[in-house]
Amino acid sequence: MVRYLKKHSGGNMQQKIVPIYEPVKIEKKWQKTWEDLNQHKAVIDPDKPKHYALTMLPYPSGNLHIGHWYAITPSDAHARFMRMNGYNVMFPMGFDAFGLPAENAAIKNNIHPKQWTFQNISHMREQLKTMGCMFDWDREIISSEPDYYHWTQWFFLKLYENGLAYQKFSPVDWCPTCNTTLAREQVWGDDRHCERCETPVIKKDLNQWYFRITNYADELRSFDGIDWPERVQTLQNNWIGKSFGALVTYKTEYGDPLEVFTTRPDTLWGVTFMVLAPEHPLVAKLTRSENSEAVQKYIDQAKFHTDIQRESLDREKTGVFTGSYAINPVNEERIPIWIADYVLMGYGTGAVMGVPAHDQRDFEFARKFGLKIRVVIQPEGTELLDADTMTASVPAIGAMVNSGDMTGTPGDEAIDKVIDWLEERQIGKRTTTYRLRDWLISRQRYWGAPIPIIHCPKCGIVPVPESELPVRLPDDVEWKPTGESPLRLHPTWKHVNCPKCGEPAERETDTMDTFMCSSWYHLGYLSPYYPNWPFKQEEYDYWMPVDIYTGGIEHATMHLIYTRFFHKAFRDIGILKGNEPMLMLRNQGTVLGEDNEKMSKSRGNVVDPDKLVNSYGADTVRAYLMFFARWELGAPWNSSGIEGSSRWIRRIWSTVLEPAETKKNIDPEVFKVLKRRIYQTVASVTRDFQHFQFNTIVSSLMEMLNEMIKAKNAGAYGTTEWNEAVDIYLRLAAPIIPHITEELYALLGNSGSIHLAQWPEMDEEAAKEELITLVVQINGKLRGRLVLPAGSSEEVVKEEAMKLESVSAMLDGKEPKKLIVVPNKLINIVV
RNA sequence: GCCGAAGUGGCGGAACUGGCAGACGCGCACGACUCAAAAUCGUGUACCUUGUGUAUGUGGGUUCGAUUCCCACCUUCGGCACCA
Repeated sequence: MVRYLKKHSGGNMQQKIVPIYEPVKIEKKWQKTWEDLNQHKAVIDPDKPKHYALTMLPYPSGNLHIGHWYAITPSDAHARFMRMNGYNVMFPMGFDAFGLPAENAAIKNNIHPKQWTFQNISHMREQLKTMGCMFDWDREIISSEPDYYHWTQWFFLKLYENGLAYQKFSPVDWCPTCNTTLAREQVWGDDRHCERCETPVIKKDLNQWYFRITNYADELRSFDGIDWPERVQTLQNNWIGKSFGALVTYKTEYGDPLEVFTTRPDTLWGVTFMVLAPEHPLVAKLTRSENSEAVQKYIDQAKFHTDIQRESLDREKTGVFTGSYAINPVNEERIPIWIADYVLMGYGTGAVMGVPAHDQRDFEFARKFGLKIRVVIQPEGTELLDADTMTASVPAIGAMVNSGDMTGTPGDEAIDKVIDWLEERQIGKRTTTYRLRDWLISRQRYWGAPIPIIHCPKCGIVPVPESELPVRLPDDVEWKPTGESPLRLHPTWKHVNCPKCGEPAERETDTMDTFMCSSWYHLGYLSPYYPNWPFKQEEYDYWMPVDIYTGGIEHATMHLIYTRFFHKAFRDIGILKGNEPMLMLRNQGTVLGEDNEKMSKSRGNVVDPDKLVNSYGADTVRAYLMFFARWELGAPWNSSGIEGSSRWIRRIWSTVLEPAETKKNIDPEVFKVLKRRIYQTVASVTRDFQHFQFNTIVSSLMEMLNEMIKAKNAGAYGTTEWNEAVDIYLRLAAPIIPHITEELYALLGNSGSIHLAQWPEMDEEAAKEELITLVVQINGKLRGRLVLPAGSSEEVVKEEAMKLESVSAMLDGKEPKKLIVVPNKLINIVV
């Protein structure tokens, strides 16, 4: 029911009644209508170009916050824009529903994680609906549904079959609060804390499952054919960390050959010692009996060190001599082998050649333990280096000295030449090393997809047969204060018979990292819970790849790298096509609290979207979020700023609906300007949508409304020209503010939804300005303006400019040196 | 230390390919309406020493002309870091 409150009388017109703008009512009505009409259902249509718009799915934490709105509603506006431009658009939504907070809630509030999760989902689904987005709810997926994690487990088995999943016993990062291991990507900051709870991690020796993401290190560095922000590319490339260099083999006196990786083979003649990581497998063999006590003590200490985390950043170098020696293959020199914890087992070969003159870490180590220093590089323009007096290493590239046959090789070719030299003699080879480690996916938690593996005392690791998937989580579990996984403690769940030999065996009790679930959810939307395969092939062939993916940049080195790895691996396994899952990526920034700080309950600076929607309506919240900052940067919230968007929307309402007197003899210029401005707006709004510049879309629409009000005041209301402008205006605004535009579209007598209408076509002719204001500069400074017909020739511009009083006064009889004319823009007179 | 992003009025921001710096909005001031207030509408709003004036973090450079291109530096934010 519409309440008619405002009465209007314009001049001699009859009294008219105008409905009042009640956003909440209108929005509810249209959301229901769209749902009833199935307007957002995405169905394969071979006659239309497809557009798969994807936004990162939320974790069902319990409540939607303003950040969700900021991420999702502009993505929706863009999807709507694409639909009006003739694309068959799919814009799905779902829930990343496994994960630790559900378990923490279980422990704290004695509620089952499943119940907690599904309660939150039903609440958040309703909150999401208030956004008025074009979600196709028929495609919703929830990653904790057995029919979903069935396929998460199936993907695991495929990786295992293809040698891309393996189990390894080694020291791993353990979060003592979350009681689970973490992937390297989830350990952040100087103090190496848990990404989720910020507790510093400790090291534990555990048998864990890994995915061979390192097989794809090189390919992941390439972003060919996809349009992803430079920023994300840089973050991923830093994370992967490619280094070029050489692998050099040293002989040892009492053991096996020792391989080292170096990016500076040109310094090989400056090697005066060798350092191994404490965990290096050759340590035991190389340690001489008279040194073994000291070495053992050092190793124990090193372990203790990592456990209490590495304290300070300027750690003093520590180390111990093994008693044995290696032979430098380039000059047959005998060099001592040391052990030190500044060498990491996880990178390169876990052994490093010490070049104190040209590496700062080696320099500090050599000075501390009185090891030899030898200069072998002399960079151009620096003083002659002297090993005895130098106070720091000189890592710069430079000509080689004291290097046998290679002495004199210039710096710019030294590395390459030395590697050739090593390869000829078969003592080393060209190599690339990556910082990226394999992805640790085991979690010692209950609320995740169980790893579908059975450990048999006879057969070893046996994968669960595909026909037995999904391996379901048991519901009857309890949490012990020890923090141990309830799966491990469950009395019966883990006991099964080996699928191979039939003898009693045990299930793997670890579950998978939730990033495994989100690595393929874009495929889950194609055909939710389809029982025969992870997706229906025809859906895949039509919709994939994702055309536009939007979400936060915080996932740059986690989800966004995992999902690319996942796609490439399954391309090679033969399940997916193409090299990349998502063609275009755009990241939104962060909405901060009004105090310019990160929003948090403890700070009390949290903005509640539900409250805003209730008082302003979803359209205003959407418009303000798109207007108030550059989307990719974000900004602090400003609660008085939203008033501006609210005013704009209410003014659209009154400008369109409140009648005004139509003048008989309107200046035809009014219509010309109105038409020109509306088509200029078509141009700028279209362009800005293509570039994800939502803030300028809204500001051009605000400007256009101001123009329309001018035309209305000049008497244009109700004319054909006016109605045309209103029609175009509503269609331009529809993706941003879908409810009010739909309501006005209907009130103006249109049938059908504005969102299924065509995007306004551009009329270049109408948009052209007839008169142009040219800027007249003298020596680059503004000195006057000229109004001339568009396209005036250079001669005319020059002539007219010279006639200007301000110009002649400035010239004072002098002849201009030069005249620069930029057509339709300016003339610069150089004196 | 390395890599990246950003620095423009009181505030958020705009300026498309090197061409009128400050669009649009907030805030503020004044006015209209009102008994009054709110809402709404209208006008104004970079700065100063008021002029051939200054101004886009600072200092240089290229150019007829620079927020935009180049060099050096400063600040803030983010990532990486004993990675050989």
